[in-house]
Amino acid sequence: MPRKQQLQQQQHPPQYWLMKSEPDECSIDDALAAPNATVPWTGVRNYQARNFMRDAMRLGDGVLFYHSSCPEPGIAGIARIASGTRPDPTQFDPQSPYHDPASKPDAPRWLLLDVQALQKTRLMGLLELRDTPELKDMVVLKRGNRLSITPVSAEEWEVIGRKLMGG
DNA sequence: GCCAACGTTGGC
DNA sequence: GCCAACGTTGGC
Repeated sequence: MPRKQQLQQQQHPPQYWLMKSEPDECSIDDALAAPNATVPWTGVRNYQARNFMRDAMRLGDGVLFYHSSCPEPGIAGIARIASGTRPDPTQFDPQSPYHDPASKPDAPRWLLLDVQALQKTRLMGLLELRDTPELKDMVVLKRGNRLSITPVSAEEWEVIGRKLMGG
C-alpha cells in the first residue's frame, strides 16, 4: 500500500454507515448486478445526510445496505463507500423525480457518492434490530428518525456482522 | 427570527 | 391509506 494511502487510513479509522434504499428503486440485488456492483447513490435531498457524505464519509467505509418503504424493511446486505462525492446529476434533470429547480450547475446543492455492494445477506428486519439489546442506541432506530444515511458505531457493526455471518 | 402551514418519510 | 415525526418554506 502506498505510504500516502497508509497515512490517510491512519488519519481516518474505519467508519460505518447505514444507507436506506427503496428496493423498488435499487435493491441489494440491483446493486450487485450493476457494473462492478457499484451504484451512484442518487436522490439524497436532506442537508444532514448530504453533509455526512461531504464531511464524514470516506472511501472504504462500511455500509449496511437497508431496504426501506417495502414489505420487509431491514438490512439486506453489506457494501462499501467506493468514491468521494460529486454533484448528483439528477438535481439538474427536469425529468427526474429528484429534480431541484433551485439548484444551479455552478453551485450544485446535492451530492452523491458511489456505493459498491459486497454481498447480499439474510434480511435482518426492523423487529430483530429492535429486539437486539446491543443495538438499542442505533441512530436509525431512534424515534421519528427519517434520515436516509445514519452513522453506525464499530460495536453495532460488529454485532450485526456476527448475526449476519452466522458467527 | 418566529412559527404555522405544508410536504415528506417510512413503518404499519 | 393512515399518521407520527420531522424538515422546509415563507409571511410577518
